[in-house]
Amino acid sequence: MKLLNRDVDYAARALVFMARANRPTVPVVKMREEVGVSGPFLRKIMQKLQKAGFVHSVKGKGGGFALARRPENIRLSDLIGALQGPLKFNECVFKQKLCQHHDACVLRRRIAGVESRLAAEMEGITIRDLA
Amino acid sequence: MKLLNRDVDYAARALVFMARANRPTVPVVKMREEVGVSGPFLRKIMQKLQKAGFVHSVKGKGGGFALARRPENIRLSDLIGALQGPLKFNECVFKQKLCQHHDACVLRRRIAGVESRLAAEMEGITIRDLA
DNA sequence: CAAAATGATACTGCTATGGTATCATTTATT
DNA sequence: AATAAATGATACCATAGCAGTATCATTTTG
Repeated sequence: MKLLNRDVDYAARALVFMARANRPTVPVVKMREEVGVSGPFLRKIMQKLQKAGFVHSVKGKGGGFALARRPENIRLSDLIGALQGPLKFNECVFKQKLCQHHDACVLRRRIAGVESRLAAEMEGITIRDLA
Repeated sequence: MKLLNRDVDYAARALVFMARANRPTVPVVKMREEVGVSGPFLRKIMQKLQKAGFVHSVKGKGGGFALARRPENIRLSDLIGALQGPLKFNECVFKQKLCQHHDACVLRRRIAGVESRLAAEMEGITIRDLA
């Protein structure tokens, strides 16, 4: 069980890089080496970030990407939501007949609690914290 | 990101069933309906549980499976470890050059903290809690 | 010997992940 | 106007893990 997939991982690196770079825009070629990923793959991730509103893009020579929000307003939970999908709550373990003998779905409630606390932790980490 | 996979899910159901059943052994055919899974698949899971020491098995007619530990000594984290693999800590996001400009790998530490707290939550849930 | 049970293992289908490749479009520079 | 530098949009692919089925061997009871 990985908490972060590659997209989120690389996106975090790139956003930190952009947060540090004091430039209006940063092109992918300037980031890909330090981020440690191929240009085309990073571009695909950046395009997702653009569509999700984390960055805006400038096409053409001299263009690139720039943060569309301040680093402290980009939370890890946001990146996960945009690039990795929502936390999927496990289906009830006790959907079956077992439930008839039991007041509530204990495991479901326990796991739901765990997941909400996990989500809260992810919300507490921002790009600013990492930069 | 699912916290529990199917194996863990079904295993939890089966172990709860066994904890409630006051019998020396429980055969798969007696469990599969309430667990909500096919016999062969549940058998495969039970075999894993047997190898991992959660249950012991009795072959032959009248046989089946029995808990090898008390329910309060079977933790969700144990099941995850046996059926789903260990929590894989994400590789350092800042393995690359970025680290040269930074004292420590902040994201790595943050995620490691999150994961250890997650593991602790899983350790706090036992079959007894669910039964 | 037959029936009931697990042990072991091989196989399959699907989906998500982690990419690569290609072509189109926009913009700055000369 | 031509060229180079950049993103936009898509299509494609390879691998691994997940979920599940199928089969045969072995053990035990009656």
